Amino acid sequence: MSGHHTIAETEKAVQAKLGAVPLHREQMAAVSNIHRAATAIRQHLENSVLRTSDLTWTGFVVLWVVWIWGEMETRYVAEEAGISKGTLTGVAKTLQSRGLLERLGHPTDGRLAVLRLTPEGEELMADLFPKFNEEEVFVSGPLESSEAQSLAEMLRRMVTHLEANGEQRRLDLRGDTPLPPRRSGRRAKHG
Amino acid sequence: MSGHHTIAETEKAVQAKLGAVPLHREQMAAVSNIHRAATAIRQHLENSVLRTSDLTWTGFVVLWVVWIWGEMETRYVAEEAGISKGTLTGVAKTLQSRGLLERLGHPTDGRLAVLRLTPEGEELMADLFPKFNEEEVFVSGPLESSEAQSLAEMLRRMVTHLEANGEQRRLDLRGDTPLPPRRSGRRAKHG
DNA sequence: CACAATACTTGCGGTTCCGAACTATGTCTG
DNA sequence: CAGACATAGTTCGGAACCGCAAGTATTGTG
Repeated sequence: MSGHHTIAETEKAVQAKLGAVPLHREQMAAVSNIHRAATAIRQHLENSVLRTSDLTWTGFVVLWVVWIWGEMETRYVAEEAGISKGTLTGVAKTLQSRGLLERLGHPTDGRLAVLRLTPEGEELMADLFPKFNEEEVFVSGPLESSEAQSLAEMLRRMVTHLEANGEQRRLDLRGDTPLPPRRSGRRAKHG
Repeated sequence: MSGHHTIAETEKAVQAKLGAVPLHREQMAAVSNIHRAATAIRQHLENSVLRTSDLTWTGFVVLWVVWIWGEMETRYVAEEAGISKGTLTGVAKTLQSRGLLERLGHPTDGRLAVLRLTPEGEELMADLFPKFNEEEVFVSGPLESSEAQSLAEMLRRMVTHLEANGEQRRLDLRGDTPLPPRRSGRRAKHG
């Protein structure tokens, strides 16, 4: 499990490779460590608490979001879970088939769909969440309480910043050249 | 793009839902914000710099790892990129088909394969990386230089901790009950 | 009532992803 | 040196995933 190279070694190799290139090391280290940490943590959680309930990461996140907020419209669930609506349709279907989630029509607006946990889903989350939280404590082991707070707060600022300014930034970046189409994806029907 | 709920609102909802349950909020906020930030940052980078070269996140990470380290055995590439070796086989195939990556056999040990960038791959990375780094600066905008350092350092500690102790922790957690098989995955040929 | 806007689903084409089974190669040991 | 074991990589099954286009249904609006 332990890597061939530690993060420190990687950062040194980057220094060697990019010694001549002007670049912003601190921000690079911060961003790449966010992803390293996210991957490592996710893998740990999947292979400890989630695996025993045969839940995928995404499945769990969706359940968690709905659990926290109670009934929730699907579009918001997708957004909170960080996945697309199309993906949510499939994931929700899987969770429904396991009897953990149910979908309801909206009483007044017929276009909306609302997700809610079934009693089984509630029970599962009530059982699972404490275990999940225990592992969050474990992975945060090397942080002081005040450090964990400060970490969370810095990340919160980054997310808020991206939510507020990311769209505009991307627009500015690509100027007037439209986004190139993806290599994959459905084609226009005809021409 | 901006969410229906801010992180602060979510944390409040959690408080309401879990008011009675004893839990460790700071660690929970830290961990969940790591994933929120990772998702938001990844989406921003995919839709700005990566999209224009039709690279996926994982494809880019693999190229990046090989670029930094030069020739590298596939098992280490997978580990550094945070993906399984099975996944790497497919990703490498894709990158090879685009002429960005090449694979070489190991001269003395016939089991090993080594990855290396093609000249086109080198060129692409030399062009792409500065742009990528610019966006890393953008997403880190709300952090002071010292904060970015401290953020990176805390995350580094978490990763190191998981690399050192994660395996044992998972073993302890599941005791003598073996890991249940995944719902998906290859089945034994016969019985 | 025509028409636009909204919300979700479906389907497509491609990628990614895991992990167990499988293949090939290397190494150890009696 | 043969058989056992170990290691590296590939294949494969099932699922997740995106972005987009198109389809369905519903709601809002002039």
